[in-house]
Amino acid sequence: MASVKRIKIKELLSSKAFNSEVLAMGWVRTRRGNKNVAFIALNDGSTINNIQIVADVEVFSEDFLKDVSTGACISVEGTLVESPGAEQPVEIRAKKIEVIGKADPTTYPLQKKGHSLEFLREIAHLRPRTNTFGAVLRIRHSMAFAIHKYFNDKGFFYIHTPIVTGSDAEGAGAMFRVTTLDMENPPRTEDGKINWSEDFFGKEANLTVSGQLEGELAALALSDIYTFGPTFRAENSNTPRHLAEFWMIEPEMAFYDITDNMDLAEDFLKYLVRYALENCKDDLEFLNKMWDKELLERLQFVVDNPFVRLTYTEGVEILEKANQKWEFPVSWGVDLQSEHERYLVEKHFKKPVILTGYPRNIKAFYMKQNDDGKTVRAMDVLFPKIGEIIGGSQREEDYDKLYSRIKEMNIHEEQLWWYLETRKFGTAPHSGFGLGFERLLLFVTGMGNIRDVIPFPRTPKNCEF
RNA sequence: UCCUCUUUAGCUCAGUUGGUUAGAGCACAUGACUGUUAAUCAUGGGGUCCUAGGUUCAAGUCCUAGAAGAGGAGCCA
Repeated sequence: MASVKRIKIKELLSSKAFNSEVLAMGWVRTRRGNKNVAFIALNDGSTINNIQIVADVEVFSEDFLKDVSTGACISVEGTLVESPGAEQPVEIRAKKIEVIGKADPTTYPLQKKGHSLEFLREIAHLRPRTNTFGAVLRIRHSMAFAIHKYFNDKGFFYIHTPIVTGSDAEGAGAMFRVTTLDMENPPRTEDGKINWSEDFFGKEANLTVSGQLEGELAALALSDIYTFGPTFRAENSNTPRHLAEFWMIEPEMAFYDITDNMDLAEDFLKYLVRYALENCKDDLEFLNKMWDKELLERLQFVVDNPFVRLTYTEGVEILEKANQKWEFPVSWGVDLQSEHERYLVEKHFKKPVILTGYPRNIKAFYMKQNDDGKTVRAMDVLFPKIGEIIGGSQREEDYDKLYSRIKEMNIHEEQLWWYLETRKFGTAPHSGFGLGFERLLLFVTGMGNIRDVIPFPRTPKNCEF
């Protein structure tokens, strides 16, 4: 197509190769100008910044330039020059412009002026072309990359745990069923129930709600592992912090106790935030300016300050003494409500908090029981604005204690025989936690709604795109 | 799922006590302008007032039901 090789706009903007011939391709953000000259702001997603294309009307007729409208895809060949304008270092003096894909201005939904996030959600197929979603998606990539880099550098192994699961044992919430049966006319057993033994897997199957149990199996062989994959919850949750399909990171480490686990969680989160500050500067500055004026300050604060660590019991004491009216009263043994968590994080300590030592009755069966017989070695990392960002624990490695807990809680032990066997054969103390990837992104981007930090959100009554 | 709020032009919103032809900004179209910075200026077109009932001489406005969206809560990551 062209004699020159296409260069991405991010590279062009920092180039010093003035007067060289370049080729750029991208989507038009705005066009403005007068009878003599037109200015085109071009973006290809490589950076939030646009490159300015200068087109003389002598060379490009006004009629031709009509097709170079907001949203159109064009390629531009021209000379890279220093820009006389103050807003950009370089610009391209166009010699040849080709309209690759028109965008009819009367029907193209995106305008150069800002749109509400609610409206953009309705056009999720086009919203990556906006500054905000370009920034969010680049940051999302950077965080995913940093997660793999962090664990790889520490000698952790990435384990792919199954997405389709035959057990609902973890009890982490309602599940999506996976089936190939004809739902109009399913096979029945003699007593009229659906005969799942005729289904694809010969038993009931669901989408995973957590890779943790399988992650533990791997940790009890490879020492340090992590998972990073999609997770599905069929809860009817309608909040800015929940998705039906989200991504979760679950490290699991042999020979880690709860303190090692907290140390890792804190170091991990700080590493990720620092990585964002160092590698996503342009995008973060845009989000700071546009949506959340305290974003950069808050990110820096998290990197610079140690997290507060306290026990559930200490937390409850603080809440009981607080001069505060609670919608849900606090006393030892109740699960903390978000008003309580927010008080501790946002009012009392004003920094991230790690809570440990929860009552055993409000936590999952696999958590390690303390000697007091009342509490378990759970930990929740609570962040300002978004609440629980990490939930984890030291795991119960003692077969008898684990087994009796499973019995107490009426969990189907026959679905967990493989999990129990790891405690029977060469058991070891181990710990792990789960980090909600989109919750992390809420914090790092400062966005207010989790549906705006994933490209195509799945929520109750919404599976478009 | 519960509570509260919202739904009027392509987008963001105003619309008085129920009263005649429902407005603004932006976008879009047309024109003007010798380097613009979400350019500017002038002119213009553009409406299922979310849906279905109801009250009334008269409903964008009041009532009932429903739908969709948002915020808070619960569940959790």
